[in-house]
Amino acid sequence: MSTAQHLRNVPIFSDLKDNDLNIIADKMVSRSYDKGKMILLEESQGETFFIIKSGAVKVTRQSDDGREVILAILGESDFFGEMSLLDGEGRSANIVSNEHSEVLTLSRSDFLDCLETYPKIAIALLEELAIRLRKSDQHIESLSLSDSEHRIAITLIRFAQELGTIRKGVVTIKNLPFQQDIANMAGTSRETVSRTIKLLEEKNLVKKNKKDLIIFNFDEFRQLFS
Amino acid sequence: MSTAQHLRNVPIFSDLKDNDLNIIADKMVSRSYDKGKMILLEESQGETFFIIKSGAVKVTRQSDDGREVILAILGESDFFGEMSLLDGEGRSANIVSNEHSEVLTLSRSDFLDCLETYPKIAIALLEELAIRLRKSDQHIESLSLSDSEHRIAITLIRFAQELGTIRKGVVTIKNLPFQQDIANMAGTSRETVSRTIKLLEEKNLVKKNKKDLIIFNFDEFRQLFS
DNA sequence: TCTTCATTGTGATAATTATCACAAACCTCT
DNA sequence: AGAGGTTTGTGATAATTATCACAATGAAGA
Repeated sequence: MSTAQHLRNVPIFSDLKDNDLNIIADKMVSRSYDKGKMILLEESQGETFFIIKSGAVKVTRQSDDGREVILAILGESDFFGEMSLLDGEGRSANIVSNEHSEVLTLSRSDFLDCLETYPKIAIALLEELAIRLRKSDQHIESLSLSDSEHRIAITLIRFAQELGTIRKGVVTIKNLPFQQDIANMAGTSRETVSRTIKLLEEKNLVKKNKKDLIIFNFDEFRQLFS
Repeated sequence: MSTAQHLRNVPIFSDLKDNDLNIIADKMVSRSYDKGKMILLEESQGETFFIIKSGAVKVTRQSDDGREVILAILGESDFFGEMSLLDGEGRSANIVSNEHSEVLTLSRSDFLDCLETYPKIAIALLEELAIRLRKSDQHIESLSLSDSEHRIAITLIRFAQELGTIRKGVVTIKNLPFQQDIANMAGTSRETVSRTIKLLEEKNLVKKNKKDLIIFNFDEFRQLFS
């Protein structure tokens, strides 16, 4: 697939004409990262905008003692790196390749030019940031008000929405992330994740199948926990 | 002060020429709310953009059983309401007037017109949302990784940055919010806030003075807790 | 298949923090 | 100044969850 065709799938570019898309595509450079490679380091200067062509990345923040929170897991057609381009501050999060990933990059100045030249992109980007802010707010609410069972369930819902496939109300999450990652998103410990998933199985709400997780009744599940 | 003069202080409008500012100012309507009044209700449709002329508001989310998280406290020249205008979803948070407040409002269509007509506004707004997203990320990190003492200290730092005055490294926060509000921001209980502030006083890091809080050495304090 | 390393499961225990129940202190209004 | 309502302080206790320490299971390569 050509770069321009990839861009067509990215919400913030989808409004553009083919011609404009090609102009932008020409400015982009492709890079690839093996699993586990650090793509962006916290505290470093942010000078690049990234779009995920294939693969997935983890957005994390780390405390001094090495514990990490996972803020999000991004996949195909998602983008990142825009924050420090926009507000000029340094990076606020680390980005790690979660599997082998191909990304497209755009330099700071090309990115900012785009925004000036195509107001539609700026508006679409605003929309995307609003969605992210909304998710963050929900995340903060759940961390503040819910117990670990709810937080973990909500994290599973997030995965279901991003990685899952629905079939008659039954969601299957293929390749559920490690318990440690789930714990780092839910703000709890790995052991608690293990125990809680067992609990959810005993309540007949979910079923584990090797690396997959099945949520029997997604609507009910959401109702219960969010 | 005229409406246009108020707008001049709002970051997202500060790039505009007087002329354009006046055009926008003409479209704005002023409203005022007494302390404790609900300005926006969660779940309602979002059709208005708000700028705070004077006063302060609380941005909150509530759980079914009535407990609330405070996501932010906004003051003069801050704005809100943009999220559902941008992504078309319903409100995700409640806004309550925290003291008597005067606001300027802009309708959905006027707001969106502004973005189309003045790309600079869109870009400035992107910058602001990026800053908010960054703060949210920090908030999530602190809720996930820190104990209650750290979370409370970090909340005090937020207040210091938004409501405090610095004088030779000594920050004074006038009119510290109620402990209950601090607890709702820090994701802890009111009693824990009480005990923790006492602890910080015993460590000679802060001093309470009626409704004010003094942080003796702001740099050190930040170093210790963030 | 066997070995090895990574991931998950589980009990026991400790630590943290919420909750409850008041008392004390502080405002605000008459 | 006193009354009544709010906000804060504090002890005792309960609940939740982290942590530690292994065992069990699973995955991937030799």
